Amino acid sequence: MREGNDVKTTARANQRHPTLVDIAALANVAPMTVSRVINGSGYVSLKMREKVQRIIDKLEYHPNALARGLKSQRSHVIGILVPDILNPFAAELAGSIQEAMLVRGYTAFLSTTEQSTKREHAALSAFFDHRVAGIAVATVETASGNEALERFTRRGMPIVVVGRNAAPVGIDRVTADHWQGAYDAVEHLISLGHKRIAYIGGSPRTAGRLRRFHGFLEAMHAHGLGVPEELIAGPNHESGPGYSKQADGYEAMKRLLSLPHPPTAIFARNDFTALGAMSAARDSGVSIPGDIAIVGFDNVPQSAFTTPPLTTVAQPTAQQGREAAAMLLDRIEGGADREQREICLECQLIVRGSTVVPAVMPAARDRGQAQGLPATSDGAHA
Amino acid sequence: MREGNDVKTTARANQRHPTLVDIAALANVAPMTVSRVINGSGYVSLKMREKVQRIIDKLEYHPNALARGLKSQRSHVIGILVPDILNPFAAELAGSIQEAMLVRGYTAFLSTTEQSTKREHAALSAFFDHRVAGIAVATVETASGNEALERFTRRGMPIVVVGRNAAPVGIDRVTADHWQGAYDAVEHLISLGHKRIAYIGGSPRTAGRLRRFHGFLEAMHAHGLGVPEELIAGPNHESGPGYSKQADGYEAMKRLLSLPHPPTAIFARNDFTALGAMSAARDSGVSIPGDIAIVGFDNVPQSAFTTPPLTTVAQPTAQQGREAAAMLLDRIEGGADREQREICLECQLIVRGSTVVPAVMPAARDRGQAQGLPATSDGAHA
DNA sequence: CTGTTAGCGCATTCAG
DNA sequence: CTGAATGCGCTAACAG
Repeated sequence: MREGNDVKTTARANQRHPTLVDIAALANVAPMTVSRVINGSGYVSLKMREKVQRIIDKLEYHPNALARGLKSQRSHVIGILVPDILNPFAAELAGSIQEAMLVRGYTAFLSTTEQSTKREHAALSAFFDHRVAGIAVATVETASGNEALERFTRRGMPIVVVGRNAAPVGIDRVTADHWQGAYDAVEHLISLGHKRIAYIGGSPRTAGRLRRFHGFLEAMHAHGLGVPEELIAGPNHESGPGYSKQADGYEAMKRLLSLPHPPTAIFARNDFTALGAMSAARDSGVSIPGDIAIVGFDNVPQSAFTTPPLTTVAQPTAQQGREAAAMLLDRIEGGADREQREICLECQLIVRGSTVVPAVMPAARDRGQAQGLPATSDGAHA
Repeated sequence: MREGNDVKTTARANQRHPTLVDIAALANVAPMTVSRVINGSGYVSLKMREKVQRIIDKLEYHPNALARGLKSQRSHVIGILVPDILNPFAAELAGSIQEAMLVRGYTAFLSTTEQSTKREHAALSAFFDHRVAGIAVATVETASGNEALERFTRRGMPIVVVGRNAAPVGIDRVTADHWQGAYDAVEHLISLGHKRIAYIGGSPRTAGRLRRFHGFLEAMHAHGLGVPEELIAGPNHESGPGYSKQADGYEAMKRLLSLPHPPTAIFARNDFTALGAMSAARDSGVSIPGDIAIVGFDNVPQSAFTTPPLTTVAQPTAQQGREAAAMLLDRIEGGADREQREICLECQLIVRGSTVVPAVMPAARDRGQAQGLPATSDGAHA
């Protein structure tokens, strides 16, 4: 009888994936013992443990996570949903969440929406269907997205949203104070004597959705400065839910510079928009910061390497990721129905050469880590 | 008896995830019928189908992918492994693979190695343990990585590697001809009269691993030009397996410019390195392309927006993704043990202002789609 | 310390 | 066209 088993299971194992039962048969133990060895749970004698482990190694046995998850009703995978993988904020955020979860024994699977609500729905459903332990969502708010998030939350799925103005009911949220960051940036420009400051990255109609735009507006008002509509420049309808790119910044800047009474400073919605604006300025023979000052937002790696380096607002991206991971873990491992939690971190203005001419040697000094270069890689595949 | 069932299952459904059995009980049909409705397989009368579907919708039933996969021994998820989410090549590649798989009914989960072999191993194992239908790998070659790939391949896991010089035995591969791209770029520089051309992005010791470096070298030799060691500039030991960033390009360029007999042209290992080199040149008061010409590699979005715009080599990233997806699908849906397949696509030189001064109006003209701007987004989160 | 029993949620197979 | 039985691979809960 033992013979029969051995022969049969050995044959099977050679064909495809060996199972826990195969291991057990080869080791002449019960499947449960093998399970204990794998999970390091319960008591197994050292001798037996080694014997089993040897067979596991030899067969290159990989536990079937599907079966495990089905039986145990939990998984050690979390899902991360980001809008766009090319987005440095999303990239760094995902990296830090992944990092934080990894040390707690969780794997992270990433999915992107590519600015499509249909894909967003598909991605969230895929996570849910696979019964991930939790989901971190860094996409821009949409009605259908929120609906799905609330539905999953009702089903007990731990979820945290990052970078949003508001979270659906019952969902944890972590964000940074873009309003304050924008306010600081604009005050910086005003302190330099600028009065006519333009916003690039949205139309008067669309810009209002961003807190950083409100920070811009309110800083202007607080100093008695107005913002005529002609100084709000950018694409009228957004490409997908919430983006602005270099080309948008380029176009917007060109338009602003052709104004009878152009602005003396620019507050750009993000660094890419700002970079596009810088290109446009140089192509038009307008000097930075001499003729026009520019401030960006996000502190992307290349912002430190433009000429001149770009003044920008840095948000604590990695920290947001860590906080999000902590909230998620907290819900996963216990507090499924604790109160909703929210956290808002501070942004920091990073002054570089696009607003002020440094006293001496702009170059080297502005590129140090201390000056706020993001910690993540900006390398390219090679 | 029917009563009892209804009550019991309804209660369960309200608590957590409703199951197929719950639906069946509510619809007074066999579980199998519900399964048929969900999968659209087999014959179910229209009336019954509608009745069941109504209950599915009402309970917001989501089939458990774990159970499905366990039973059916296959999954509709593929894994994509990339080195670094901030890497534009990886980002665009992942997007196009995802896109191609989506229309064929597969979901893609992404994982990153963050330049750690340990993480690479963990990510691959996670994919394997979850019995994904296939894996696309775009990481740089490592011994331990290859070992894992071969092991999984032996187990029947469909795998395709992208962007590598060579694939482990039995594994499909898609890549672009970096050698030719580099060769073309260098010939372009030589045709402009340059003879003293430097390579930035690696040391004499490390550069040899890249095909683009060999393309550089051989183009030089083919034209009777030598490459002294002092003209190969870059970090000596790489940060992680295979990267080079703006800071590296900056440092390397500074060093080259301080040479007694500096080069008149630069071939940079990738665009980020090239951008760093451009910054260094400008900080040193060296004009581009007047004093020194620069060529990059990869055609990242911002390369079109530098001043001057960067001449670079574009690889057909999206197409590589589509080819990779096609190979993967082919193996998944049938040819598990067909012959190993390899495909190599062509690169294309994109000439911009960092090597030649355009005849008229550099700006607008160099930014059109026709000039090779990548199709993917370069937007930033906002 | 080890083994036995039972079943997670679903789809394949075979009967009606 | 519909249903019943069976088991995917694993582990919780109990025995020994």
